[in-house]
Amino acid sequence: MNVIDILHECQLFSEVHAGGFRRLATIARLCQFRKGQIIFRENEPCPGVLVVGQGLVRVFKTGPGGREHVLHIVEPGGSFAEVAALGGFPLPASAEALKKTACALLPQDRFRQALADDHELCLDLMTGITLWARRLVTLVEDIALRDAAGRVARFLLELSESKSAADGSIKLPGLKRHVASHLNLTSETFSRTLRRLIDAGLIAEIDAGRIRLLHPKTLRQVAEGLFPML
Amino acid sequence: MNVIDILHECQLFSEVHAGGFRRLATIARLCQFRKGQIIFRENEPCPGVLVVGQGLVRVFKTGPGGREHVLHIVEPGGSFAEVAALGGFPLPASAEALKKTACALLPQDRFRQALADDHELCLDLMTGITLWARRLVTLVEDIALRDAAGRVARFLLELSESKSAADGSIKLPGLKRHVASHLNLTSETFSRTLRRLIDAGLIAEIDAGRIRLLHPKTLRQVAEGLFPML
DNA sequence: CTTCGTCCTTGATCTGGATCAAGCATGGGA
DNA sequence: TCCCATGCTTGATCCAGATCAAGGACGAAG
Repeated sequence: MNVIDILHECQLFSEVHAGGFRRLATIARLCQFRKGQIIFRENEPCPGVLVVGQGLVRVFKTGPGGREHVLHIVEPGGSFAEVAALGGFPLPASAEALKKTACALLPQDRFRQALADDHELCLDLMTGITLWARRLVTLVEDIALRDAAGRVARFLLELSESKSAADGSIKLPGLKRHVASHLNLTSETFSRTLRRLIDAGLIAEIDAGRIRLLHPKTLRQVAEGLFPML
Repeated sequence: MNVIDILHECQLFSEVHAGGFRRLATIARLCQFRKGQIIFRENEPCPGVLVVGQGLVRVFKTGPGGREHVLHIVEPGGSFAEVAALGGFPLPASAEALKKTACALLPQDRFRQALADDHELCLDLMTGITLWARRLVTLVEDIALRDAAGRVARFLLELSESKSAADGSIKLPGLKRHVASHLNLTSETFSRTLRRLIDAGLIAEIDAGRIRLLHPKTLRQVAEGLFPML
């Protein structure tokens, strides 16, 4: 797998015109990380934009007392550190490879130079960034406004919209523990919440980490906060 | 107060070069809102970028069951709805004027056209957007990783860095209830937390809504989660 | 096959902050 | 001047979810 293939699969660059794309391809470097390797730590200077080609990456913030919160679980086709690269400030979070991972790195200085030279590229990436900001607003909404069942339900529905397999089942990205942290839950509460949804007949766990949504319509109501009254 | 003055005071546009600025000034319209008026509601199409000249605006998300969360309290010089305007999607949140408020509106279509025409303007705004994304990450960190005392302490420290008056005191933006909601607390808990900080001798409330930080160093430790052991 | 190390589940208990419920203070309007 | 509305504080109680504590399932290493 080479950097060209990786960039082709990346949503962030999917709208970039051919000339800009070629330029990005020339500045990209391939980076490999082994399972469990820390890719970078928060507060370090930003190395540039990273695009995942293979593997899985967890982006997380560490808070007082060593507590961690998973901001984003990045699958192939996704990217991370874009915001710090564009803004030119230190990394706001840390990243760890959860599997053997291959990424394309667009080094910060040459990436920003490309943006400064190419107006069209700049416009294309602007929308990519706004989408990312939107995800964050959704995350805040989730954490602040929904209870555990609502957060899990919304997460499952969102996954199924973007990544459902041929049989309609979905696969949780990474460990349950990390999904739980992304939703600001402990793994115990996440486990119990899945059980409640299974007992209510709304979902089924095919096998470890594979879930089928049996009743998406009701699940949508749960996401809107109506679970207690079922 | 006219739109030129408003745009001059705005951080988002502070780095924009003269030519781009003039163009923005020609497309801007002045909008007035009375106290309590809803400026827009979430899911509506985005009218464009709004820049506050006078008054105070509360940007909030409404969740299941009518619960609200304040994403941002915008003072003169600040802007809102930028992200939806740039991305061209429906508004992710609602906005309400908390006082009699004057804003400059840069209508969405002409604003985006200006960006498409002016590369330099595009670059200047890119960094503005990334700063906004950074604030959101901080908000997530706060809500997910800190307890009530930690959130309040960090909020006060942040305010004092950006807006402390001559005598070192700071003024809470808007009602305490809204500040509480921004920190994902009830007003009762916010009130009790301020009391605890006052009793511990870390802050003093000069008069309604004006606070002086007496011991910023210790306050910083509270923000890092060390309050319980005091 | 056995052992060890993860990860997940389930049960019991605890607790921070929400909720419910009074007061109290301020301030604008008749 | 006296209301009454609005916002803040404080106290009492409650509860969702965290924490603590045991297993159980599975895979990798020997």
